[in-house]
Amino acid sequence: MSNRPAINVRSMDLHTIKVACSNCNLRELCMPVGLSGEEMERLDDVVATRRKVKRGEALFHAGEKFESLYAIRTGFFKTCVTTEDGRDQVTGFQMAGEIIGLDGIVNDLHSCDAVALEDAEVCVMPYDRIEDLSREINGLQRHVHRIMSREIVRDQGVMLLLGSMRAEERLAAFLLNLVQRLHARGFSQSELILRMTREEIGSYLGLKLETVSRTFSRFAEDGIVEVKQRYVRILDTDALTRLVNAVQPACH
Amino acid sequence: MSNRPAINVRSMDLHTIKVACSNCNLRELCMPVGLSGEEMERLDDVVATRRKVKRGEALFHAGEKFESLYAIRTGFFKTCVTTEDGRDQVTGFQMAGEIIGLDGIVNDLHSCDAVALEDAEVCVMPYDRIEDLSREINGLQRHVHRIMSREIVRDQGVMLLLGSMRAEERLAAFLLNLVQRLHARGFSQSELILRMTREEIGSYLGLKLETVSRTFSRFAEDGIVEVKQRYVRILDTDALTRLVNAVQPACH
DNA sequence: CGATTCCTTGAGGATTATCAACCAACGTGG
DNA sequence: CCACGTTGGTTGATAATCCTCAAGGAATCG
Repeated sequence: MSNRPAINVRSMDLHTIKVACSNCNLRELCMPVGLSGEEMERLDDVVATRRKVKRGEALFHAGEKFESLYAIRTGFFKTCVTTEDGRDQVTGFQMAGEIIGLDGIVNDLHSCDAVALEDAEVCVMPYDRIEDLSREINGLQRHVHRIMSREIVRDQGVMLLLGSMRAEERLAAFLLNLVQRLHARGFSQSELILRMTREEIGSYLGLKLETVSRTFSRFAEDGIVEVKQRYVRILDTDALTRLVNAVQPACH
Repeated sequence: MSNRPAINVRSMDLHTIKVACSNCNLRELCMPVGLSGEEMERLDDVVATRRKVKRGEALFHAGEKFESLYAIRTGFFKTCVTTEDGRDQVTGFQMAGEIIGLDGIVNDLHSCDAVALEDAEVCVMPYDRIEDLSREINGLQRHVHRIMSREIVRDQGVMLLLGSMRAEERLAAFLLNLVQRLHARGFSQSELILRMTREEIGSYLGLKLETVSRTFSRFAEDGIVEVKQRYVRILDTDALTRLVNAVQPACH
């Protein structure tokens, strides 16, 4: 690995082929969006290492020094802030192609935990190198800004959810958001396996786990979904949409 | 104004002196943080125009094309997302030195309204120019990233508040946050004039205005604050801190 | 296969929302 | 300058939603 030829590496090293952004099937969702072939190869050099995270383990903890952003290759994460008295608030769920760690930039410290909800693998992107490269590649700069802005807009949506929606509306919004993101990754629009517990869903939605469970049951009674533990099949997307639409930001 | 000499402008034009970041008393809080004198002058060229916004008017609306970030010079803003059925969720309150408009970057459209709660003036920073300049000035690049990251961390805090705090805790957190930010701007640590209505506070905190009002009254009964309409005097900061501390993110 | 974790459901209680009335402050125009 | 309309704030009574406590059962993991 250490003394491989400097050019045309990718065609000579099968392992490296797998690692490169240019060959990653997530490239349309992930960091390299909008980059040319040559630019993507430069990004490949930045995304040097990978890291596996076992289910239940943390990719990083609040308070740890911030050094890298992470692109999720496989697996599923939650981010959460833990309070001094032990409550903990899930601030988001992340899946393949999404970027975590942006919270660390302000203070050079992570401000939340990122925990794998299933065995996962992430691409490690040292932040210094991302900074350097995004000064040279306009498309990367734009994309980094967009990713951060997207996170801000997503957070606005969560505030709306937490601030002004009732339990049913929250769960409907949550389910629709999940399937929509899964669908963008080639999964079903109507079936999904929840990677998180009722308690984690509840924490994210500002509800207790019992309320989440009851709301699932009510949806099932009403024929809106079929629920068997972690398995969820959406039978009536429109019904969920109706619940949510009323409170969704007006599209101008 | 149009045919002034190209060099040494600032020393020749009193109006321009007032406009420059380099002479702004907010420069330690605002966009130019950490820039050298020369770098700041280059930023001055970007921050070309100002805009006054009257109380009640919007700096921008959700759905409008995104073109600039705005630095608040004077005045006080709220940002809010309006839902299709007319509910609206206040997502934040912004004061002098803070930057608004970051939500617009993802889709080149603003995703929320920014409304002045008192007569205000902002510095208009065309986003294209900020992008260009931050490729050349490392300190500016870092700072832009930090501002966005700070917003993300702030949002995490709001989620924690909305997701797991009770009315008293929410209002305590809100008050402490406000005075702390005002104090950083040279105002009192214990006295403040609220720029927003009970309804706007309630929207931000996920409470109804009556609940906000009642909670203020309870704080007043308990001798924690003195409240007379928009005027608030904090009598017992520790009591507020105790209410909030338990649920604040653990500092590692 | 046993132990643990996770999920469901019920009963009762707490917090916050809703509805309503009244009061205070502010600003405008006569 | 005062009257009046409007907006904003307070407080009470009642209702709805969600939480808490509790117990039983299902699924999962080592």
